[in-house]
Amino acid sequence: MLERACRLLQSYNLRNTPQRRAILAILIESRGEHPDSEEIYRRLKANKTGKKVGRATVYRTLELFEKLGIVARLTLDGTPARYELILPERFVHHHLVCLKCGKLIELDDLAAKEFKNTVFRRKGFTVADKAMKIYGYCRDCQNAEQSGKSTAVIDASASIQ
Amino acid sequence: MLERACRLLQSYNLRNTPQRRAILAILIESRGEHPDSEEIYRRLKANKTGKKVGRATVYRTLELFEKLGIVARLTLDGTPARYELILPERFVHHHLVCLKCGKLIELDDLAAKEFKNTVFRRKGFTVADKAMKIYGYCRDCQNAEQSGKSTAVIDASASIQ
DNA sequence: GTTAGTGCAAACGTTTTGCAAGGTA
DNA sequence: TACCTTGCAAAACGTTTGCACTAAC
Repeated sequence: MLERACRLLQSYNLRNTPQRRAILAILIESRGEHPDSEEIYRRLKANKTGKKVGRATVYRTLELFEKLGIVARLTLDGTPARYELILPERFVHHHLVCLKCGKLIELDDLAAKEFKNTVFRRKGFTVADKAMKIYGYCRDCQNAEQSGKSTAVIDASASIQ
Repeated sequence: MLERACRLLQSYNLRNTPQRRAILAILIESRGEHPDSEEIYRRLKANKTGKKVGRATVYRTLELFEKLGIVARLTLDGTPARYELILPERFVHHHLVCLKCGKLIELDDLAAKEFKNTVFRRKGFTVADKAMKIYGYCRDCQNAEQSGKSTAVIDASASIQ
């Protein structure tokens, strides 16, 4: 992973700086957690051994990594963007996003493939490999959601006020 | 639609103000366009016959309508939220979101149903009726996307600089 | 008259940008 | 040496909030 990134940087005359290495290291060690920019920044600061890193650099680096195809940016509603490594061996990253707890669950490609074909057939729309996000409720939150469903209108009135 | 909204407001002791009526009217006349808050605000200002409406009121009204189930809020990446009426007769609103031109295409429920079942079977994840968003490339943008696909890395280097 | 709703402006949190200083190749 | 990259601070952006005023019921 690290070597792959180094090669990519080199091939574009981009510099292999300690900041970029540190951010990549955090992305590697937090695989599956989908940290946001603030979380990455926090971890950089916690890491006393490394150089000082500014918030702007975090954003600029993540943007760069995204362009290089090293990192995927995930956005969910109005919340801060979250980032994850793109693993070369498993290119497709569909996500199930829990509307209650915000958890991201990765969906295997197989289930998606058939659906993508259907969408293409019906609408001429090509589903992007890395960008499919499905909103709903995860197993853990499901009971709560179902009991809340029938009282949705009452919930609305409760939150007004 | 208007009557339905009036009844909803009444039933919660919420007031039927000219601002709320104006915003609802815009949502009705812009069906299928998915305007964002700024676009709604702009149309309100353009409408000289109506009262003056502040930005905050637009946000507060849209939030209220969302809670009442009149309006659905759509968020796409880092772009401003977009809004659409929820039509009672067609409750489900899956969207195909074009990553290139930003167009939203509504996906009929049938194609989605089967996929939802698969997801539930495999992951115990319940896909929310109103919140499924599928990213990809619409028919119109597709040729451009395909020719760009193979040169993705070059594109990245081009936008660096 | 009561209370919900409004406009304004200021605050908010995330992200982007300008710029001079610093570090990599 | 060249110029990419950084940190800082300030700005930008969409959105939310506090408050005194207004208007619906």
